Amino acid sequence: MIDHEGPTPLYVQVADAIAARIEAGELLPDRPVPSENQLVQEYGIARGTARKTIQLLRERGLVVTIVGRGTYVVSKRPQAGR
Amino acid sequence: MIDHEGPTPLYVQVADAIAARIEAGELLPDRPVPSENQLVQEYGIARGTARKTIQLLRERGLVVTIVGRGTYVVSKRPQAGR
DNA sequence: GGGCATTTGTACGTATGTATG
DNA sequence: ACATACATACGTACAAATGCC
Repeated sequence: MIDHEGPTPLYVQVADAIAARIEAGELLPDRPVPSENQLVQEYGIARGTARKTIQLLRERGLVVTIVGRGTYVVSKRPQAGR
Repeated sequence: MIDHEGPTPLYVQVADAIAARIEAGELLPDRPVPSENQLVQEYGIARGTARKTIQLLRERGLVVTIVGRGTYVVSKRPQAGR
């Protein structure tokens, strides 16, 4: 699933994997995505890489992060356009 | 100039300092900003912190980065809208 | 109020890869 | 071949926010 050798950065691969899980409905709106530590364990990556994964998903507008709580799939509500 | 104790993250402080230098015309459009290694030496920070500084400036639209070359103050030109 | 676990944020250091000149 | 500079990835430690007991 994750290729530690290929040219695609790990954090991109993992972000794509998470995005696919959201797309597939496995991870639902307003529900948490795996925590950084869970990503570390599930995908065998370092925490810094897990953080970049989450950051990328945030930049893609797929998740939102709340300090001390976790990162959640964005709500499906109107959300005022943007 | 840089407060290693206060509540403001180092990378934000350094980014603000660089932004001020751009604002003041000390760093000019299409000219390079200090490299990561230079930031490390000039401000006494770690490389990772220097990277986050540059990243923040990039997100603020103040600089652009070219791999293998360096990071430059954005041009003042029309830049075709976007 | 305190204590604890969980989670994200910051900051450090190191190594290797890739692009440019 | 070499030097410079950014990109990725690893690891570690501590701080801050949250939630629960």
